[in-house]
Amino acid sequence: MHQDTASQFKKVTSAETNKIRQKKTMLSLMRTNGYISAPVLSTLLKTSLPTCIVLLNDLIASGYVKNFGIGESSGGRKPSLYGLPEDGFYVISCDFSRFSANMAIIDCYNKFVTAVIQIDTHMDDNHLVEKLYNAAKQLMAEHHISDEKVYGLGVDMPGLINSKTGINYTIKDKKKQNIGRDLKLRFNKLIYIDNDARMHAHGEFKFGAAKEFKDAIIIHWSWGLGLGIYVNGQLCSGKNGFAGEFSHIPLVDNGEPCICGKRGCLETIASSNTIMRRVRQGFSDHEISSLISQFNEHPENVTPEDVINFARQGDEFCISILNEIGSAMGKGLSYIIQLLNPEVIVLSGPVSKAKQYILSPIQQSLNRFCLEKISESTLLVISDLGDQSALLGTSEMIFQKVFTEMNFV
Amino acid sequence: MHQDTASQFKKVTSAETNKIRQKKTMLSLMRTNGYISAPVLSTLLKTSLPTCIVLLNDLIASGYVKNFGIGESSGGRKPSLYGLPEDGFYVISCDFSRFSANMAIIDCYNKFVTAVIQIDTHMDDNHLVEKLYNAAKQLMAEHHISDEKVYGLGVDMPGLINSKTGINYTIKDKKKQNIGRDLKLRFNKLIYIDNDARMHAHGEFKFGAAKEFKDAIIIHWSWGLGLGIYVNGQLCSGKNGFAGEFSHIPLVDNGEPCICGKRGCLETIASSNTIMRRVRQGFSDHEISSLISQFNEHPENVTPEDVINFARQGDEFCISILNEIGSAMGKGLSYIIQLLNPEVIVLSGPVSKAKQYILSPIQQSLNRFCLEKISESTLLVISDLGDQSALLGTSEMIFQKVFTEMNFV
DNA sequence: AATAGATTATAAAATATTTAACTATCTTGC
DNA sequence: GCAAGATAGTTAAATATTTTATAATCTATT
Repeated sequence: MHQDTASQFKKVTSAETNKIRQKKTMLSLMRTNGYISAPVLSTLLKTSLPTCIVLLNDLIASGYVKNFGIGESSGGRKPSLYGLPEDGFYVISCDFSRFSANMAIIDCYNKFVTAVIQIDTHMDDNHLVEKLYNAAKQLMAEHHISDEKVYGLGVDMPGLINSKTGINYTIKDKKKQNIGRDLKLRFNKLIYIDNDARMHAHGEFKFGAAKEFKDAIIIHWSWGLGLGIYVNGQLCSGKNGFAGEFSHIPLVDNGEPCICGKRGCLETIASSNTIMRRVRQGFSDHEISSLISQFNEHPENVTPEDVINFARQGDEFCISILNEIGSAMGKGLSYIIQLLNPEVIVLSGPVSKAKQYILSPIQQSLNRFCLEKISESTLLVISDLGDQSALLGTSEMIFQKVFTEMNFV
Repeated sequence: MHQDTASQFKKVTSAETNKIRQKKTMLSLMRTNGYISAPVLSTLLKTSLPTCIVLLNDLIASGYVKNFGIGESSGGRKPSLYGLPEDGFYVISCDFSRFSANMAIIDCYNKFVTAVIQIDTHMDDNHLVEKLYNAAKQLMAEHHISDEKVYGLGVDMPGLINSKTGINYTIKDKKKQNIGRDLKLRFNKLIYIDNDARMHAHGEFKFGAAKEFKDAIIIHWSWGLGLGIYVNGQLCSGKNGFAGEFSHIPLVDNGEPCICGKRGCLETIASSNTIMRRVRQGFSDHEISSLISQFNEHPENVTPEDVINFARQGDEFCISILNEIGSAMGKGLSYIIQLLNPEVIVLSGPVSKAKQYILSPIQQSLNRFCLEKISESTLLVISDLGDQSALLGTSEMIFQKVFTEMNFV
């Protein structure tokens, strides 16, 4: 008799669907572009000014949009500016490292509205979902953020993750791999899960050094080598979401053994692990170096950050280590440059803090291994974003999902 | 007084612009999907059936669309099917190799409506434009195709080409590099220029072994190693259109010198050049091989195709050559697989004709150099399209441009 | 063979959008 | 400081689209 149960009460017409689609694009535009005027929206939506204003008034009436006063003139009457209310939309962003997770609540203008709290958990934790849930509740309570204004939860973690299905194949217990489903059940909000390196990259791509570019490569340089690839402005995830496995491309024949089981991976000659291996070697070889003499009593206390700091102070031994891993990274990057011809390569993560001590050996490698015509136009820069790139990247992802999938009143 | 000269006579309203946009999508859908019914168009365009039919009748009246009779029922009244007239839209497609160019006219259903003719020219030819123009005129005259039904010209050629600007940086004479502009001046039609390897790939991606996939890698394996990369269904061209330089990634330290000036490029160990180098070595080493004995009088007559044929007949020497270049290619592909996690890798071009003699060494290399979790889901297949992949890829590109940029009556 | 259910097509009424005319407000140049 | 030109916002008439009702045509079931 009737098409579905819902249609008994209210029929959703196609004109209405179209209006909702347009309203969603409006909200998305306001989130990404900030305050925006009706005439600008009108041209962007390819709709007339009167209809545009009708839609805006609808959105204002239901509380999704606020009038933010008068803007600048471009040679005529000043326009009214519209935007999302600062306290209208929140998401929870959560960034896993190996032995803990960071969490914060972020508003639709990408501002942290809470401090970043640290949660004592890891991706194989039996109580992962419950710990995240409690931490989120605590954050919301402390900052008086009501549940219905939190539209989603974004989580990034290490491992091979399929962001479409929300499954992390690196979690050991198969029953706990479908973390997207488990979080959805507990939080009952939109959920987004992705790989940590990709989310670091996404933060840089949207808000950091790569924000002006469409074809970008972002390296998160730490114990592993995380890679985010952007082609035509889109994140490349690959068939199963495994794209970006830069760490384990084979660079050295019969090289050092790698944690992946193979030998001579880029990770064995260009990561923080390599730095530490060289430091250990330096101690046993009694290298002449202020780092070696200063940590002589406790060699196990040396960190990669120490090596970078001593290099900056002119320590030859430390500089030579950075030279070595920089050259290796440069060779790896030369493959990427010739395959993808990116506009920019951004180096982020702890090792990138070495700045010119790492940039110049990379550049030398690029000159050696790339066709000049291709490499000469590729920018190589150091990240200007802090450690919050992953939280920002993840919140950006979940916000995008929120504004495409949310249901309207 | 008036906004521009044209508006004196006819004002283009925004409602009209919108109609034109919808009509263009209709035509594009008909070209890519074939015959299509009004209700299907209506859902795809997100517009109501009555308006859809009004637009269709408009298009029929101006001759852009034809009613192709009644289609199959899906449980109700049979729909009318609409499509582009077979003789309504043509493009000229032109595929350059090193010492000649192929040309054919192709209709909007990707059918060759003329034979493929060969033009005696090359990319540095002083009379390139004139030769192409005369050949095109000849083809059109012979097959009675009127000029106004030919909507564009697509050309692919070797070299570093920026398809947005239509410039081929590999053409020696700087004045002749802007080939897009020169062809536009002579033909006065829409022009599309791109790199030959990418257009081979595009043919395979749209019509060949990769047509069902979104993330694909297509190798054109010949004297060089052409690469087409597809991410999220989009061709990756890179900043300057130089993406896909697979030939010159450095694989061997201090290896053989390469034509690019560097040493140890993949091209030096995995291309047809490598085959020929090994053959020459085989002659001087007096290898025991039926190929060596058969061509003993004229070693210079051996072609890579001969080596493949003798391998198929069981010649150990030839099989070992293919093994060698297959392993090298496999190592190169392992980089791509780990970086991009593609769904499928298609091997095309002359060397791919070696089928299993080349597939199995590649697969062995992949097992050795890739993380199993990533490589296990990547399909590795041989092209099923003939040598016309480039002509088809180029015509597809120029047709896409035609249907987005054409002006309506 | 008849009927119920499904899909396609058309026409007229209902609704929505655009256009065009007009008002309001601002910048710029004299 | 005023006029001319430009942009923003409002209103009502003109136009376009959608909805709804109805007819046409087909499949599948009894």
